[in-house]
Amino acid sequence: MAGRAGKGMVAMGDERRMAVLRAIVEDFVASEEPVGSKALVDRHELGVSSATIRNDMAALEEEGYIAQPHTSAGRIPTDKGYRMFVDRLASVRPLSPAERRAIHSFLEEAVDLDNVVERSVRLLTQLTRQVAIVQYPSLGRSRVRHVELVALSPRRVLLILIADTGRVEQRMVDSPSEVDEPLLADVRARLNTVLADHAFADVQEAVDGLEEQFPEEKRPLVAALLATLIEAAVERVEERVVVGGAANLARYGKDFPQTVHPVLEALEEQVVLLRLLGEATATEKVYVRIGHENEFADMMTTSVVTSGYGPANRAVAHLGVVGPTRMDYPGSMAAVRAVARYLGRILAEQ
Amino acid sequence: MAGRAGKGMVAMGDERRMAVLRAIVEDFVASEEPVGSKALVDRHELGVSSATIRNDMAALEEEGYIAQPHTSAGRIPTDKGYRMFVDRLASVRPLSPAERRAIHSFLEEAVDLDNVVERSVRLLTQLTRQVAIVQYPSLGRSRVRHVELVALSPRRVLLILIADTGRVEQRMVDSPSEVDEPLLADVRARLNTVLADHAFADVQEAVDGLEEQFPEEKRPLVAALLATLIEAAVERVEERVVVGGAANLARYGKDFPQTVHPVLEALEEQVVLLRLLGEATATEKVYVRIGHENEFADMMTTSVVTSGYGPANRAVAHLGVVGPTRMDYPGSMAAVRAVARYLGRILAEQ
DNA sequence: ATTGGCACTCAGCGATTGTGAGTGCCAGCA
DNA sequence: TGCTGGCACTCACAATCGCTGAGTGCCAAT
Repeated sequence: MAGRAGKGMVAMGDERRMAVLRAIVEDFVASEEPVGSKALVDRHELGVSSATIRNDMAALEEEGYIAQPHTSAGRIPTDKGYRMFVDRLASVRPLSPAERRAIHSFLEEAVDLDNVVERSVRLLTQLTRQVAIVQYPSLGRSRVRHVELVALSPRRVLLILIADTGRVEQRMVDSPSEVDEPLLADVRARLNTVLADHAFADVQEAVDGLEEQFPEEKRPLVAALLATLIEAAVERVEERVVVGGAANLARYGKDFPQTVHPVLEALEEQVVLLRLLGEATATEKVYVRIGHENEFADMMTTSVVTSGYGPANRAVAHLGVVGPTRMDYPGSMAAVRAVARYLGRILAEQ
Repeated sequence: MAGRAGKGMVAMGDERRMAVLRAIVEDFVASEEPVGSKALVDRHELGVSSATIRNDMAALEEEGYIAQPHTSAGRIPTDKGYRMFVDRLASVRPLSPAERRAIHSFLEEAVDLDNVVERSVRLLTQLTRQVAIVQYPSLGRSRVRHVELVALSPRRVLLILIADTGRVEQRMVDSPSEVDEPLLADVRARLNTVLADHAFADVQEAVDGLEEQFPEEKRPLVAALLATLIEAAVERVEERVVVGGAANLARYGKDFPQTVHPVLEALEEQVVLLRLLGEATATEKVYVRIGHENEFADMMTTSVVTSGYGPANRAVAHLGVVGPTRMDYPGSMAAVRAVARYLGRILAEQ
């Protein structure tokens, strides 16, 4: 009640114009049709006539917040209009306690990281009815929990890297010589001593000089192991991303092929996905990129809502949803934030 | 030349009708438009007039191989028509040596199983321009190569299962007591002795009685490990499937939303995917399911081309492509067969 | 600053018509 | 018996037209 400052007092102009913009965004998102002045005064209690609204609309159009598809049609928000809506006008709709509980228990049931990620994607698609993207915890931001070496055959060793975030990477290593089990045990022990709790990024330095600790004739195998280790942990770190809910793109609109095809195509490219998710390093904060704010030409008609996530506010990866610019921002932001938060807690428990 | 048996000799009727059917399928697949009698005689050297073709077409329609979208339109093949085409009329177009080499080298570059599967999907989508599905080697048809137990924390053990097909499964095991490293080593050694080269399906029997070999006070941990092992290897075997090329669905046609949405949705369901890939156990053989032959209502407008794959003719999983019934069957079949074959070879090398 | 009134615009819809691709049938021919 | 040219017929699709109504911008009045 305190916020209702000036009902009919002063400087109303700007305030109401923004209320009109908000109303336009909300109605357009709901109906997917251009909204006219008449419809606005009917559906929202703005306390003025449609003519007044028309004046406001003309002003809003002048400032670039809304546009007309054609002369005798209502207005639709521009990207700039959505931006204003997201930054200033939208109140974040909190999820219901029931929803929160559902999220929590659904994620709790997961048995391993793959499962957690898969379930997160599912949650996001169902909560937002949009395309969801979840990145696996980045190795670059994880720490080494354990290194395992397994001799699979006389000339083959499997290198297994386990991160504190639950990620498990494996690489085959072709051994230059017959595998020597005691040596393997020795290497394993030293690696674990040296690497325990080190960041993946520091693996290279941490193992520096390790090779020289072994007698000359053992070094080829040690070198091969270290090379693969460094490649997996530092040089060619494999980012993994999972996409789900592509079916939701089919609810796009009428102009299908042109709009959806490039988007679907983009969503198959790991690189694109990672850049879409962005570079944000904070958890808790939710980022929104609207239409043309996006760096990819194919994504000009879509908006992206993302957030970092990780244990204890340490963002180790990102997740988000992709949908048409005409989307329910408050709802999507709430869902993304909630899933990111619970996902972080799950990781913290690991 | 030898095959051209009866140019104007005897029993031509049926033979030419089938040639007409083949021509209709080929033209329709190429143009996506109903094909008329005139167009047929122009584009194919059938040696007869369009009127004759019309008679043949009437007969083919009578027999249910082709249909007319509406009276004054050309004909399109029915599912039955495609079936005949696939079974009798199509010559399998072999891939070019260049294509074969490309497949081989692209798969060779893969570093681990994940990578191999991912690359296979990519190959299939690019070769066929359709949606590709590749199943990971099924654990139920794999053998145990190695079991690893890693103590990650005082009360947590990571169980790692490595299959001869390259699959690696991991499960967390919460230990009922402080983890005892020598015990772990003992369990690991016995498990590997007992399980080596056993089929996953036989794991349960193979470890039968193992628990009793340990002193009473050690048994809780052993029991927990065995329970998780059995669950992962036998009871809740996780099938994994990767889908790619969904963007290709966007090239479907004009009647988008109705057709594509359900298909996209179906492709997000693991269960559906696995049933689509089918139960075939032979490698080498390529299966085709056309339109209504499919068991899912949502898939009535699509065809599925699948094959088993695996090392040395032992099918350990399936792969395939999904596309509109109007698809290039010879090409798709050739691609599926080729990728399955090379994939099998790669697995054999593992 | 707001409002009612009014003239104006124009996308979308339905009805109408013309065109052409394609068909089925038939009588004549090899 | 099988093939062919000819012909009348059908009907989807495209183009054209007029109408309607939602929505606008502007203005004079309050």
